[in-house]
Amino acid sequence: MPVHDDFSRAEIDVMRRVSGLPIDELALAVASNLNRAAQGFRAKLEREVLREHDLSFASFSTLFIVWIWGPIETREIAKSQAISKATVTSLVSNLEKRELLTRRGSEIDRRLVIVELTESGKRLIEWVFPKFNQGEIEMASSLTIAEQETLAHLLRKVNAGLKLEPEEVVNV
Amino acid sequence: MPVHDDFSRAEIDVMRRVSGLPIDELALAVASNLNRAAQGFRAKLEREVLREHDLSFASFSTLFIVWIWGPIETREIAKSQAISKATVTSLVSNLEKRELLTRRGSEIDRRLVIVELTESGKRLIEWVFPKFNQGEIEMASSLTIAEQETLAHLLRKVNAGLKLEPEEVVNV
DNA sequence: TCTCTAACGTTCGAGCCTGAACGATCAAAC
DNA sequence: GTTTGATCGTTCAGGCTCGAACGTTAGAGA
Repeated sequence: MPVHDDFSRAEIDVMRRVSGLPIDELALAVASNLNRAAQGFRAKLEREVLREHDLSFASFSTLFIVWIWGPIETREIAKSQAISKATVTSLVSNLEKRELLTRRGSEIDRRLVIVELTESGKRLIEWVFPKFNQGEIEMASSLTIAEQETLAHLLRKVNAGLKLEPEEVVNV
Repeated sequence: MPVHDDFSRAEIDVMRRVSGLPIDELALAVASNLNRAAQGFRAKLEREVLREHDLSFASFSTLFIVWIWGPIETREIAKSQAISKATVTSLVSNLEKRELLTRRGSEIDRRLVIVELTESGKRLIEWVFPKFNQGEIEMASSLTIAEQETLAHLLRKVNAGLKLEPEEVVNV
């Protein structure tokens, strides 16, 4: 059913090179196209939408998360983005300097830091996000609606699998 | 045909928050799951395969490209990875320090720099790549073979669409 | 009370990543 | 020949990214 005649020149070269080795070429194709798509999407959005607002993909994403989940703890930002707490500290510090969000200690648990949008941060994300979404629409527009639903579904399955934690990954 | 009851908690929260805005939620779902998958895959591979060889995802990819395309120009590495020439300079410099590859000026066009693996670089990539591929297999193992083929196919379509637009890099 | 342990966010060093500016080089036009 | 314009790789400043080490805080147990 799927069409298989759309390999890029690059993929073909790679397959020729590794053809002597015991390599799973389908898994290789999934992984490399996944990375290429994510990288391409990220670059496109940074260039066409975010740059004019002095936002990187990471700082936009941080703003977005804080917008969605209102006052939120640093550790939750890190978890939701699958990035380290150290990175969140850096991102939040920069956004705080620009007065797009605020940081305050929790009164209940004084180890925690609560992050919240400022009015100007809220205005910015509500202005930029629809334009960001327009970029998402363009990226997805290479596919039909049914294909977009299939792609989202398959990626969710991959993500659910990746979530599995340190429990000894037995591989026999 | 596709199943739609697998939204994550995070996705549901996001949709509730943006439900008042004119947002294409399907495109949003595709984009966010794409980024999550790529980020998760990258983190998994760095942690489980690359770290023990002191390789980052980017430096592994560089080594891989040079392995596939033999002696190759800096600009070709940049293009194939969709990263800037400045980044390639940095990556190649670090790998050169570790004597995994060499750099030499082209004799035909003296603006160009030719990059090539050393013997030890060749040994390393040929040792690491099969283990890397094993990680790719694990990532893909959440899906059936047919699903993997569909996913690769859909991602190729997305990538073909993103390819548009060579460059309008205006340098004064 | 007084430890012990675990979790939090921060700092640090180092690598990745970019656009802009730069010198070197090439090719084409004159 | 000489000029002009494009392209190459490098450098720089600044942001993103991580793991490790650190001080602080909370909670459980003696």
